[in-house]
Amino acid sequence: MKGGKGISRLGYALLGLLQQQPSSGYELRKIFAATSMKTCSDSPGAIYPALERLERQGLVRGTVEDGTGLRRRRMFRLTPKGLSELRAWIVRPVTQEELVWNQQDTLLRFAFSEQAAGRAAACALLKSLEAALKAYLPLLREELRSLPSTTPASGRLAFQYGIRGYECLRQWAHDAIAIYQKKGKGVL
Amino acid sequence: MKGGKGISRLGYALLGLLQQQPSSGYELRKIFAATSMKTCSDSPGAIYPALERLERQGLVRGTVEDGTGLRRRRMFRLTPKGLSELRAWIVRPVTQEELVWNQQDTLLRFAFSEQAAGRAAACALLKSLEAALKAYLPLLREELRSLPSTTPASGRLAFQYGIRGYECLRQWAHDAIAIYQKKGKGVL
DNA sequence: TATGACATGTAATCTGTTACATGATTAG
DNA sequence: CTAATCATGTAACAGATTACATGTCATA
Repeated sequence: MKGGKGISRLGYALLGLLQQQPSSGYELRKIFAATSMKTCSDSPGAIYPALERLERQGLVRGTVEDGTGLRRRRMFRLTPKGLSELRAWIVRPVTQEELVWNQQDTLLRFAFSEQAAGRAAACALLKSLEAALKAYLPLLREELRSLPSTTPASGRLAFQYGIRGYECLRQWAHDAIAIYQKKGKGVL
Repeated sequence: MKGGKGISRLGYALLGLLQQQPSSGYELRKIFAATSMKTCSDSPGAIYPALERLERQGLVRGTVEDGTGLRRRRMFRLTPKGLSELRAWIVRPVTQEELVWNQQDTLLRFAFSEQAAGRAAACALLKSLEAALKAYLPLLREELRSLPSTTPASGRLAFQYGIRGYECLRQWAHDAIAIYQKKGKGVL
């Protein structure tokens, strides 16, 4: 029971992919295996049980499909409840907690945001991310300053990278917002 | 059995902290709780069992200490075997696998590298990281180019952030190497 | 007929999360 | 006396990893 209602990152990733198109467990595995930006594992021992959990929760529905002649395969589809669960996850504001522990979730949410919840939601998520970073970065800088003087150089440098990474994320969010706003004007 | 020999990230973090100074479980928890750059949880349900595992493996030794009058507390110390295990972990070359799945480990290894394995090891680790990134980044850029045209803008942007993050890491590694080499000359 | 891709699953094990339990000491 | 802090632990559960098991179909 990590995210809000007992759905793991993998669970949400599956919901997101199924929102894009109905797929079999095998196809979903292939997607995770093929992409370099891996946030989740492609192991059957993770995916099939995760799909079962989602089905028990009524978020996806699997229908057996055995006309093709191959071994029977189950195509999974998002249910309306699954879609609203996915949307609720996407539109959650970005918290400092998430920045520290689950940054990957934020990016995954954003990746699905446009298709599953629309451009406005995508843009709102970016703004929420930017705001969270704006509040968090000063705290990190302060913590760097007050690091004990005994801290070895490598420890200090590692901390500095942490800060740089968040700055990079902030810059990206800023650029992405600009893109959305420009595009928004053009398209509307 | 994730890292080489059945030690989790938390396990290595504990070894690294104990190398800096012998501590009780409670003190270790406080360190995890206080630092904003959290890579590990500070929950007792994670730390005490992890310390027990390390003790069973002969990597740390806990000695009860109850002169202070408070409830007895166990001070943990790194054993020679623990130190060599820590060093072996630190000097492992950075692989593409690690870049994708366990970036945090790389940074954690580096944070401990100087105290536990010396400046030369710290510098070698940075160079290994730089080399891994140099090989990996072109693959990511290629993958971005060949993303299906149906990919929504938010998916594309999320992927771009992934690349930016690695570029940032590379820049940081580059700068850090420069610092080590300058300092090396001054101190030697 | 043997291999490899397709396709789904299970079991053992490990680790972490959450929540609770215990108990001593100090400050108010 | 009560609350907070110090300090250690346990038990239930969730989720992932690894390795294995099963079975179909195409092709070489």
